[in-house]
Amino acid sequence: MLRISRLTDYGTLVLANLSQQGEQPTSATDVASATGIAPPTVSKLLKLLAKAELATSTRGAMGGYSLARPANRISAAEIIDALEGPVHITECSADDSHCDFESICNVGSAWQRINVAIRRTLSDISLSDLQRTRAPVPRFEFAGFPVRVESGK
Amino acid sequence: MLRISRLTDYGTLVLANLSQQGEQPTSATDVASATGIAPPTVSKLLKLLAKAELATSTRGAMGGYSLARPANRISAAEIIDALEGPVHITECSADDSHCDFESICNVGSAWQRINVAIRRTLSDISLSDLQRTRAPVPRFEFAGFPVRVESGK
DNA sequence: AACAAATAGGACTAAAATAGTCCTCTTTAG
DNA sequence: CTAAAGAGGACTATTTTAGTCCTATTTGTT
Repeated sequence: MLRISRLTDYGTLVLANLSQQGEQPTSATDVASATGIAPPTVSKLLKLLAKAELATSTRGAMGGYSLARPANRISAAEIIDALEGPVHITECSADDSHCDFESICNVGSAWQRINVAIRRTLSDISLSDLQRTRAPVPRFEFAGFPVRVESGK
Repeated sequence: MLRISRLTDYGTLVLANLSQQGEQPTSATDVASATGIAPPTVSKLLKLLAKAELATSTRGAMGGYSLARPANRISAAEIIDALEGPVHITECSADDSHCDFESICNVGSAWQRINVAIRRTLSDISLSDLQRTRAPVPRFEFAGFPVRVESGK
């Protein structure tokens, strides 16, 4: 369904919450009560986010989590990667995959290109953008054919 | 994982095959042997595609399926809708959903906007584009902020 | 040193979505 | 009349996703 999983949605909420807390570490429990997400789930999310280096953790009493970087330097793509693994829009865009009909299948690679394009866009959207309640609708644009590929960026 | 399901991938293959056959109806069995996809699966796909009016069916002996429209007038978004239902990037972008933390949740709507944007782009990509083996990478562009917000729609 | 508040890591269960198959009914060309 | 097709839906199995819990480790506080 081309959907973001619920955990990713929650994870974004969690990160947004950390972002509001500023520098000092916030415990998983506190994030849970602030967001209304079940504590064990928040804990799981924060572990994943910490492993992906989007959040830093401080162990021990008075410990907790905080953002590893300012919110405008955390991208939507990174959040998805952290919580769902790398984006594979179809099976056969996975590295090691292969099927017996590659000679026939002239379609597979198209979804892969779309995958790449979506992913690239998601890299340009930051956590701050996601937090901005009244941010405008982003404009994804399908440029068609005479496309310049990644000029400066 | 933001992925297209395998059935959608197969479905695209199936449509591409119909497109190659031209006007005359092709049976599900024939499509199955041409693509290498299991016959019952092809049959299921074609039923769904017919119901969504992307393919037309002819019943009875010598019947089969053919494209309802030229390949350049069938969009990637329509294919996904036909095979996976409407795109909901998160739970709460579904119409009837609601959660108890809407007051806190300032993030949900952002994923929804991204959803809308991706969807709009997918509407501009046609089956012909998907078939074009050497088509360039489409360019999804995040326009950032001074974006016009859904003027007409 | 002891204790309590935290995270780390992983095992485990439950629920839901996805994939795939099969059966019966209807339509239609020959 | 028969055989080749699609229509429709029931059903099963598999995989993913969500969510919980347990044990070990770290560290500030008294």
